[in-house]
Amino acid sequence: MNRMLKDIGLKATPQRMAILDFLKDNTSHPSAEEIYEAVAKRFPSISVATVYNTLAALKDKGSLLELTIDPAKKRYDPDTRPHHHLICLGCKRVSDIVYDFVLDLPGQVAGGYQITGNHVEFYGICPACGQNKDQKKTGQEG
Amino acid sequence: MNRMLKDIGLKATPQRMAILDFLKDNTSHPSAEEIYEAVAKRFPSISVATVYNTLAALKDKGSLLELTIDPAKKRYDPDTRPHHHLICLGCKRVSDIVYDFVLDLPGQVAGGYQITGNHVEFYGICPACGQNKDQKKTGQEG
DNA sequence: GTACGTGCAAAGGTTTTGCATTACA
DNA sequence: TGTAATGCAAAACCTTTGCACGTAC
Repeated sequence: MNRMLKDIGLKATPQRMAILDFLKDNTSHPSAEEIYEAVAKRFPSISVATVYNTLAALKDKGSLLELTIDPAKKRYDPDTRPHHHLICLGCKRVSDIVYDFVLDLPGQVAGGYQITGNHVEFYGICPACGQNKDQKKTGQEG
Repeated sequence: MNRMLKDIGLKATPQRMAILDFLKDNTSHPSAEEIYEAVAKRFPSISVATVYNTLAALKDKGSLLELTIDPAKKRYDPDTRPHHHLICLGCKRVSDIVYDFVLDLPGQVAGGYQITGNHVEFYGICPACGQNKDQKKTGQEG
């Protein structure tokens, strides 16, 4: 943690190390508040401002992805490798999809844009919600 | 407009017709505030609450998509047919991509989810921003 | 020692809500 | 006429910001 922070040009404070520690190998795509709650358990004096500051700094350095997949709030993903997401329309759980898709746009369709990346969101019902038959909407932009 | 609203089970009020009129064939993916500003020009007495109520009602009826592609606010898309989006990392403009991709997930990758839909976001630089050389970040979740 | 980071509280932006009034059907 | 919709204002969220104090390097 200590080294990682210095490597990307940030000072290694205990608060930042606690945040990184919580995010390491975390695949739950937590929100800022969830990160704050979790870190505050072991570090009660930490403030939300510090959490937001740290998340912004990590994102700036390319060490954290800010996911825009939840209409209510931003979610964060410490896995910065290109990958996609699967969102349960029932419980809103977000799972990682590590699978390569061919997503080439014909020049005509790209409309003169210089394409630099992509991200696929899949919508569905997770096994747990499928059993509960709590299914609601389906389709795009759940 | 009048008929369309009744068809989906909503009362045809002038406010709603003005909102629908603005959204019809609109491909700018406007935010609630942009819709409010536009409609208020011709209908000064309309309130933001009515705009939000109407957008929620239309979304509920499946006649409007709520896009979660802008971290700052929700954007709306009157085109409810499945399609994808191309986002300019420079000016944040959102363009429609009408192109069919094969996005089948092997059962193993889908992890027991029942997949019901998908949505692809492409990131890039639009022609206008490319000329201005204002390019900033690239990649996922711009 | 100095620049950077922290914590608190206040403020900003978006969206929701309560409630009295209005108007569609 | 009855139910649904409107409009206003207040409030609820999430996130950002200003500033004095603290601390990593």
